[in-house]
Amino acid sequence: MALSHAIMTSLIDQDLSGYDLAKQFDVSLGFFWSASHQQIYQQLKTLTAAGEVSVTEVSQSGKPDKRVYGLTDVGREALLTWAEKESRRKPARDDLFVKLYNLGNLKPELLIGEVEARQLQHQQRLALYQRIRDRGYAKPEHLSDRRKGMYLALLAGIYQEQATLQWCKEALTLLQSIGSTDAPIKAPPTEL
Amino acid sequence: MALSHAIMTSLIDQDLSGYDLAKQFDVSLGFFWSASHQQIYQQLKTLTAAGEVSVTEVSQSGKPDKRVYGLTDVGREALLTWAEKESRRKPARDDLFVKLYNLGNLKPELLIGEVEARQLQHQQRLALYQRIRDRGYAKPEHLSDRRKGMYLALLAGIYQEQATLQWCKEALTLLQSIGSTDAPIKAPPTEL
DNA sequence: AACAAATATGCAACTAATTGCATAAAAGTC
DNA sequence: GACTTTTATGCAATTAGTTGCATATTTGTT
Repeated sequence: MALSHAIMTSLIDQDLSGYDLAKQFDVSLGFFWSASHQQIYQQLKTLTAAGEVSVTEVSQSGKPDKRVYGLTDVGREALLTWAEKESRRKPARDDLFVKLYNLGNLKPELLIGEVEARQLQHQQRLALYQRIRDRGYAKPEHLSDRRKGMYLALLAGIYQEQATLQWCKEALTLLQSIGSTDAPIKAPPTEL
Repeated sequence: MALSHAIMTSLIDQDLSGYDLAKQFDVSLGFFWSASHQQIYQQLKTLTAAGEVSVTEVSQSGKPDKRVYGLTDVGREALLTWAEKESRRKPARDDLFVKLYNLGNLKPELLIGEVEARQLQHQQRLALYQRIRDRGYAKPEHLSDRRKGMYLALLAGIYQEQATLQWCKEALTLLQSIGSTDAPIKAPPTEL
């Protein structure tokens, strides 16, 4: 399972509680490997049982106690072993495209709305990525190796968002050129 | 569950056996919503129980018998209802990027190899998409609505692949500029 | 004083997806 | 004749992920 490795990756150079891990996921690694807090807590239990992370109970004044996790040597070892294995491309699964295959039976307005919603999401995400880049990755050649890796992930995100936005724009043009006809009818069989 | 809707989408204008569905997924809808044959067979059972698809046993000479599935009116209805609901963006999960976060503790050659492998995959995929486009989607404005939708999905694929390839190129340049140093050392804590 | 939000962790039930088999018949190949 | 590939369908077990809920404290807001 790769979530465990994502968690361990977040613990490489800092100890974190489950709560903090979840928060960090939301603003960094989670862009590339998302996880909910439930998943994280469950995985932390498994990792602890396997001895790949260690726990320390920390009493806090003013806040509930927390359990802070740190990477053990076993964990670091496991992380390296995992990184050396060839990773495979994740199968794509995006239901927007499944819906597009249904365009013949849908009102185009419906898809237009969906694409516009996506467009907004991707604009916001791109802006966020660019903000992060400007703040901490302006001169990639001068970064540490670790941060070079993080920069490359960020750059991939930027390219993806830009490509998607370019597509949204073109998709909207084509979808709008259909528009207006209100009652969609069944088309004859076709193949890709 | 969206797999059921992907299957129903494949059955909109043709009846298919589980086997044929699986094959078709590999060359069309599966680019955007992938599924293994086990998943498809399981889902077909569920869909049949729900009355959304119907089955006909077909005896064949020269080949094993097969069970051909068709969309029922209930199924068509369910498909439309589903399409009208807002779809959400799938959470990203790509372990290549998790590995990049580990760059500080890995030999750069390792990631270089991975990125090169990806690059090849994406080149092949892009070539396939472009072949499909040239063969059947040369003049998008003149297509039926149904095929316009399929074209837009294909176009999204093309844009994604191009963006990824652009990234691979740039990533390799940066990774190669690190190269050579053989024993990676631990870097001080950083944040995104 | 009441209420919402942030901090902090977790269970239970369920759905979805993967992995590893197993079977069986026909067609093609060496 | 033995072997592989293609066609065709499925089970069982496991792992991964989602959804909905439950709990408890503190801090800030109205």
